[in-house]
Amino acid sequence: MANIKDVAKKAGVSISTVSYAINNIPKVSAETKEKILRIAGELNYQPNFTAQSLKRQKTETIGLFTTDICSPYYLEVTRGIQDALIERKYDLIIANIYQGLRSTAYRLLRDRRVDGGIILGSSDIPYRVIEKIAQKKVPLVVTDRSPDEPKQENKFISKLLVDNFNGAMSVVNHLISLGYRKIGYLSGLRESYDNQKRLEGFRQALQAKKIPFYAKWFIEANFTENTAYSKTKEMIKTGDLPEAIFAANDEMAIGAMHALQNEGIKIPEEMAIVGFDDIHLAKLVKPALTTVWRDEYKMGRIAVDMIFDMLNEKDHKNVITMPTRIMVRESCGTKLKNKPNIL
Amino acid sequence: MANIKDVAKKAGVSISTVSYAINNIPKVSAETKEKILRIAGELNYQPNFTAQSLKRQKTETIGLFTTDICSPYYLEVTRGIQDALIERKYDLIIANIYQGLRSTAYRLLRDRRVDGGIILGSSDIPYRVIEKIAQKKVPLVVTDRSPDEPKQENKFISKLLVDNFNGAMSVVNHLISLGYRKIGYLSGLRESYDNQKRLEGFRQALQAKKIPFYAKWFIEANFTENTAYSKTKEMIKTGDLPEAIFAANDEMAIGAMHALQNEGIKIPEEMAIVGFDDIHLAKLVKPALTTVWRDEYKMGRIAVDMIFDMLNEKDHKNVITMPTRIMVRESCGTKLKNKPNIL
DNA sequence: CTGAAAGCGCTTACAG
DNA sequence: CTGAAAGCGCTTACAG
Repeated sequence: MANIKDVAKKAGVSISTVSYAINNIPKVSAETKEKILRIAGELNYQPNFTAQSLKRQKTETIGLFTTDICSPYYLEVTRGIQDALIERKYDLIIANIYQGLRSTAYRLLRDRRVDGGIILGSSDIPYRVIEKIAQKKVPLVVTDRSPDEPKQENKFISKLLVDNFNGAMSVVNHLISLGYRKIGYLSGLRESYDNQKRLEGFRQALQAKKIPFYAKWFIEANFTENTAYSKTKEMIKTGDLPEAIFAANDEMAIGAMHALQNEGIKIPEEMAIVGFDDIHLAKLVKPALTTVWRDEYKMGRIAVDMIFDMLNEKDHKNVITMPTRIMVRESCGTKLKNKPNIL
Repeated sequence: MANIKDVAKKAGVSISTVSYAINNIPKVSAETKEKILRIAGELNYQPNFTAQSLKRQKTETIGLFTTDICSPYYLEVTRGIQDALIERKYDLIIANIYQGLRSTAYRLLRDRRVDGGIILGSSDIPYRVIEKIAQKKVPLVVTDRSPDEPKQENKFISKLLVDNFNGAMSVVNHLISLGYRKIGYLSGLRESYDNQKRLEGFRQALQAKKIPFYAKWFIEANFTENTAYSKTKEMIKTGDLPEAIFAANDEMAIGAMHALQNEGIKIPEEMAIVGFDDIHLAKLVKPALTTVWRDEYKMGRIAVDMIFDMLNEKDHKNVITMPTRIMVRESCGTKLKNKPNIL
């Protein structure tokens, strides 16, 4: 591998001059530059990135971190991030942040191998870990975090949230308007801010209509399809079922749907289901899932803007909340000719 | 940010000694070491990774590269890679290889920011790009590439293939055994090795049974759901349909299913569909998709083994081909009480 | 057991 | 316009 010295030697100049030529710094005469560039080409020379970033103290790459890089979540967010980064000629790398301080993400951030990080679904990462990273002045955008944590704001942490409360309200209200009264809640991770707010929206919608909240149909799960599947199976075994279920995310809604369908329970005829997130799968499953949408692609772009605002130490919003919209499809029973059995 | 000098100064030793202590090199007395470690802790010192890798000439991270990081493909491959890498205490980062020499992946590889790369679905990357990378002695594992390219093997390129031919044969034979005779082929990217071999298997299966290959039902697409959807719509408009379709991958099979179902054509009653890959979605769609499975998780682990074999310059297999298995579900009509309409 | 020094491959302020 | 030199933050062969 040719390095800057090889080029300098062959061109008969100093390494400084090579560096200036390569980096287009207008100090070098046209002919010298041309010669250097030609020789660099011949030698297939590429500046060593590691050495450059050691010197420049930046990498021009942004990290996208999730707890499970294999999860089908947030595809559109990723796409938005990617497009925004390409425009700025920055690189995007994705890594795992599972297990906090032992994760690749943490090492990438700690070692400044990225100039900034976007952490999707950070609920299982203690805030002190987030802060420890931000200490290094590597800007971070996090989702699924309370906007009130911590008390004093940190210049290197921005929060990108979703209007969980109103999203949940709207979809549960829709269920109520269809006539459902016995509604279960399929819960995500207890520590998740998103989950907490969705639960609040759920309870608020019930309360406003004086509909009881049934603790027996509060099913505790963790946002995954598998756990939702088995927890729903357990519920089915009790023989005591609600008329509808609001799942705190689509993956769980789909897990529950399969559990019910496996047991011969028809959706939406015998049980309505709604979710949250509007993942790609939501429109593909049968029946298509009624859920809550937000503009993920835009979220991705906003996340990148937030990173660069912090990088440039511009004044900026520290917290942005995305609005939501209900997507009515089939799983809620809205399109049934004979309205839900409970009517 | 504390660096090695800060620690050395505060501990009253040289930076060499700090380095030895931190890296557990048994040259330092127990008490000196303890003191250094304590002070490093107090100062929250972390060795600078960039500097380390500049010196050590390795990064202990492996890159996983795909054309579309937002694609739901290969989730299990990713999981296999990740698990294998965790065992070896290596980091995994994912990046885009879209647009060859302009991609993040290429820069990561060129700059040796990763010690090795796994390229999934490399069919649209010219071989010279692959070789250019391999020149740098960064080992590469590629999929979806002809084993015969190039003539002489490269010590830093290994190929991980799938037995496309037999996989396609088996699923098309299954269609034939159910009585279908007019079978269409929904094609992936023409340049894709996987696609070529699947097409060969398809043709071979027909030929063996003296069943004609209908050029009019050869639908050219590109492995994506969207294109398959619109191409299938076009075919439907002609009013001249086959009895069954073999899609070169599951995403396209699903795209075609939706196009057909949207037009009121029942699957499998009026048209059978089979795919290839057995992605997660395949069992979730209705009807569940009959397809061809291979052990993706194992592929991921094998890919990592191949990387390390090259890294350690061990003797090893240059090409590994994964066996396949047919997964019979519902979309092929095998479970119909009244067998397909053509019988 | 400890340290001074070279070097990894660059960038850049400074001098000429 | 060009170059010598310092320095980014480490590791490691060598000397003591």
